[in-house]
Amino acid sequence: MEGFSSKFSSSTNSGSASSSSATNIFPFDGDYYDHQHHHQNDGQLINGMMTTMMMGQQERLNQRQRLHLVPVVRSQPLLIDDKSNNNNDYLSCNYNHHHHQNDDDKSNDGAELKKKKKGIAALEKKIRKHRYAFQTRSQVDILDDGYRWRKYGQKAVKNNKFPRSYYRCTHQGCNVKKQVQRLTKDEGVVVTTYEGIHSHPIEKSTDNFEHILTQLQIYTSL
DNA sequence: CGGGTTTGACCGGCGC
DNA sequence: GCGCCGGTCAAACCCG
Ligand SMILES: [Zn+2]
Repeated sequence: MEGFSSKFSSSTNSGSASSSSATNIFPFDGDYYDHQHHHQNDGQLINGMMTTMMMGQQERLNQRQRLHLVPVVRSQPLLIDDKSNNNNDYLSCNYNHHHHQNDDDKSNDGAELKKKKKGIAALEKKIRKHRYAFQTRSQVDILDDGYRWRKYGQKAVKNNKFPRSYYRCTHQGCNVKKQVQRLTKDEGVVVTTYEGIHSHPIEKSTDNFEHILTQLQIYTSL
């Protein structure tokens, strides 16, 4: 996966024409995240997630340049670092296996099951993965990143005008989550935060450039 | 019926 | 403890 970071940074030059932060081109433009300073597992994590959106990125850049379209995306993807960095070693652990409850599990009252679930949740919390956020200027909240998501919650967050939505990847056994919320400060911007690594390939192609464009606010000038 | 969303309840962590 | 807050569950609901 070493091709990833280089490929990614290679798109830097095409973008940063101006220093104005508001006119960064497309997500993932410019510096992203220094892989060197992080655990290798983190790199994989990123790749696992980012390939979803990075597929055909260069292609799209070229295409955009041809079209002279400039999607306005304020996007310095943020690494939301967890305080417990020393747990990185566990990131590669595979917790995606199904928790098949054995048939011999006769203590089958809901309480037991719930307890079990709690334990697992606690465990997974302990080894919480890094999260990565992207800011995208867009009218629609749900940006198609090629994976299928099921919404499992929505919450009003303090000091925020807009609610935050919680999604989980619907693929069986895949535990990736994401949160989506619109900024109070600039309600044209949607922040998407990913957590975890997909245990499966992407479900559908993301190289539909037209479709991506429809989700973004764009300038047709220049 | 099989998948998704909605939405209030619930829960654990944290600061006081 | 207690109350707040963010995150999750799950029953109800919706829809092709
Ligand atoms: Zn997934």
